[in-house]
This record gives sequence, C-alpha cells and structure tokens, in this order.
Amino acid sequence: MTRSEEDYIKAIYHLTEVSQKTIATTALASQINTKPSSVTDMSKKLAAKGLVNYKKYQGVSLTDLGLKTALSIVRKHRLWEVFLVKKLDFTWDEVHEVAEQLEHIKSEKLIDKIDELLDFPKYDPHGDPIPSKKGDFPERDKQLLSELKIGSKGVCVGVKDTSATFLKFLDKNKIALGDKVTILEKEAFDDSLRIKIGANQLQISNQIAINLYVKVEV
Amino acid sequence: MTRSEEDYIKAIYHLTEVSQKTIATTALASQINTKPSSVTDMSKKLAAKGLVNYKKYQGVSLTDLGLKTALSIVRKHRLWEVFLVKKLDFTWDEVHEVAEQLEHIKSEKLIDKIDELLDFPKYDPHGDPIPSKKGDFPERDKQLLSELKIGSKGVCVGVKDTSATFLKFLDKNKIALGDKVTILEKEAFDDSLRIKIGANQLQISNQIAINLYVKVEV
DNA sequence: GTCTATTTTTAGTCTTGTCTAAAAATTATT
DNA sequence: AATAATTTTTAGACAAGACTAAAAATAGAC
Repeated sequence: MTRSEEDYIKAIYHLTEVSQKTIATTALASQINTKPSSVTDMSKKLAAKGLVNYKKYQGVSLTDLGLKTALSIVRKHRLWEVFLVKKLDFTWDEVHEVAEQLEHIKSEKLIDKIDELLDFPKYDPHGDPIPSKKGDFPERDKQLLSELKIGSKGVCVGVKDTSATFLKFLDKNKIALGDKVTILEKEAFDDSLRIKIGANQLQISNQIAINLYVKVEV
Repeated sequence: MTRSEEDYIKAIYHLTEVSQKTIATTALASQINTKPSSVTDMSKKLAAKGLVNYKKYQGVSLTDLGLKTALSIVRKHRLWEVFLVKKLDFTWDEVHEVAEQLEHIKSEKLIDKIDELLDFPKYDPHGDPIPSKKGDFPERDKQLLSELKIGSKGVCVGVKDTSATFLKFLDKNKIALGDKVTILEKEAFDDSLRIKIGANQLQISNQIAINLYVKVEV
C-alpha cells in the first residue's frame, strides 16, 4: 500500500462514520483536498485491489478488506497520538500532524510494542476509541453536552471538533477530558449554557456545547 | 525534501565517510540500488537545490547545507534505533529497517523529545556516534579487533558490519558491546584469534575480528 | 416527462522518480 | 598517442498521482 492509497482508505472510513452509505466522489475529493477526477482514478485502483466497492457514478464503500485496512491505520494513528502525549509531553492540539505521518510506518511489531508501552490504551487524547489489533473497538455511550437537560451531570469524555483552535480554547477555559460537569442553566436566546465544571462555574457558548462529548451519570 | 532526496543525501554521506573525495555516479547508484542514469538525474536536482556539488563526469560531494541535512537524517536514524532498543525491546539486528522509515518523519519537536526521553544518548546500538542537534558528534578512538597485538586489552564499542547475520552471530557467541576482551593468541595460518571475553575464552575467525571495534585500554 | 443543473468520468497533460538504449566523455592499455 | 574499455550522460519512455477541460450521466425543477 502506498501512502496515498492509505490516505484514501482512511478518508473513506471517516466519511462512512458520519454518513453510513456510499461516499460520493466529490465528498471524498474535498475530504482529501484533491479534485474529483483524481478520486475517480484512485477509486478504480482501490477497487482493482479489492479495498473498495466502486461502480461508476455511484461512489465508493469499503470492502471487508478495506475496512480492516482502515482500522489498522486508525489504530496506528491513535496509538501514536497517545504516545506523543503520554511519553513525549505533546499537547493534544499538537499530535494530529505528526501522527498523520507516523501512522504510515510499516512494522507490526513496532505498533504492538507501542501499544504495550502505553499499557493498551482504549482511547486517544481526544477521546476517540482505539481499535484493537483484531479491529474491534470499545464504543462508549456518550452525548453532546448540548443535548443534556438542566441539572444533569456527566464527565467530559471526548471532542467532536479536534482542531487546534478548539482544543486550545478548551485549555484556556480549563476544560479537560475527565472533568465533571453539571448543567446549571440554559439560555434560550443563544443556547449558551451555565455549567459547573470541577469547582468552577462557567458560561459556555452553544458552539462549545455541540463539540464536547460527555458521558452522562445515571 | 522528498524521501528520495533524503535517501540520496544520506547515501552520499555514508560513502563520503569511507572514501573522502567525490562520489562516483556508479558507486552512488549501487549504494542506493538504482541505475547510474537515475543518479545523474537526481544529482542535477540536488545540485540545483544547493545540497551537492556536481560537475558532469566528476561525481558529487555534499555542500555545507547537504552535510547539515545528512547529519540531521543520521541523527534521527540513530536516535530512533536507540529508542527501539531501549524502550521497545527490539534487538540490535531488528532496528535498521524500521529506523529507515522513522528517519523521514518531519518534526523537530518529535526528535528532540525522543532525544530527551532517551537521556541524550551518544551512541546507537551498533556503537555509531549520534550527531548532536548542531551537527557535531563524538568520535571515539577505536580500532578493529584484528589490529590489536597479543596481550592487549580493550572493550567492544562497535561493529563495522551491521548486517542482521553478523549481529545475530555475535549474539550467539555471547559477544556484546561493553564486553571486555583480551587478545590471547593469534593464529598466523588463518588470522583467527583466541580471545578472552568476559569470563569465557573463545576462538574467533578473522572475519569477525575485522568487523568488531574495540577501545583499547591504555 | 422534459429540460437544466450538478456530479462524475474521460481524455490528455504534468511532475517525480525511475528505467533502457544509445551517445559522449573519461580512463586504461598497449 | 591511439585505441579499447569503462563510466557517465542524454534521450525517450513509463508508472504513480495529480490536474484541467470537455464529455457523459445523474439528479432536480418545473
């Protein structure tokens, strides 16, 4: 597998996570930052290798083999992210770019040893689950903070937006994964929330609330 | 810099270590496992980028910039090798292939953090010196075991041949870097040596003696 | 159900890095 | 110093991956 092929497979996987069905050529092109014509070329190539199902004008979907490949790449990406944060003191907004390179290193032993060194983590620094070697992974029941009712309590477990901008913004507001939150008040006018987080109280915009995942306490 | 460019620069560096002067097209081609015509093309390209000096029919040599680049790649390669051995329990015959990939990862912060995690090692698992960030590195005064006189003592500090075959052979014979050696006897017939290594005595062939570096005790 | 508008594909071109075969230059031999 | 042998370069081609522009198919609007 070339680097480019891996990038396509991963992109198809991520698009499938949100939209389920087959991925349109244009959608894939914009995800990968390329032109639709290039996507068509690569779709044929990946289909020839048995990694995707592709029929003219009908977009692509991963085959079983393609899915397995995608999960292996995602596993590597997320394990490297954990490594960077836990072992090398990277911040959670710095890891993506480097992991994007490291995920393409070809050595099964390497990634298994990294996994072991990290004591087999289940989630990456953004709260995303890490597929096991076999390809299955722990889905956590989580909701967006914006979906919670007044008075409900939970723990921050993940972010939807993983951009450096958003992550730094959370840092600045002292919001971190693992923090306990309580919804104190909802402002109907702009959907902003007053929350208790740790020991502090904070007013947060809807834009934050729709990008922060929490696990609700029962 | 592309991966291919980096491979060329590194190859030129390694050839320069042994032969000093400019590197012939054919020599570089065989080092890189490619054809002379490809080397000519790349030589022009690297010259245009200011990384090598190239004149038709006269081979290439690294410019100051090229040397700096080469040292940065060698630094990364050797630090990753140490990482693999010290932190992930790779054996010294397994590391080269993976380090060959890892050396191309582009992140200054990453390699500096790896350096720090390893506590700024000076030598890689094969005894080769690791260039500092600035590009200077500690040359150790060392000799081939084959050059020692009878009765002289030393410590194993490096290998010349880094092939997995040789390294595994050393493992099998319980010869490791750091071991103390004494030359007991030299066999004129086949230049084999009887040595004391650690607590054991061993008969070793000339083929081993000319590939093992020792630091002589004064 | 026809006619636009959009999406997708095709056809042809470009770049990077490689190759083969042939030409040119250098080195070695006598 | 001339010729033979070797090395190096050039010229032209190819594969991967991307691009533009144009053609074809699909989807949406009325």
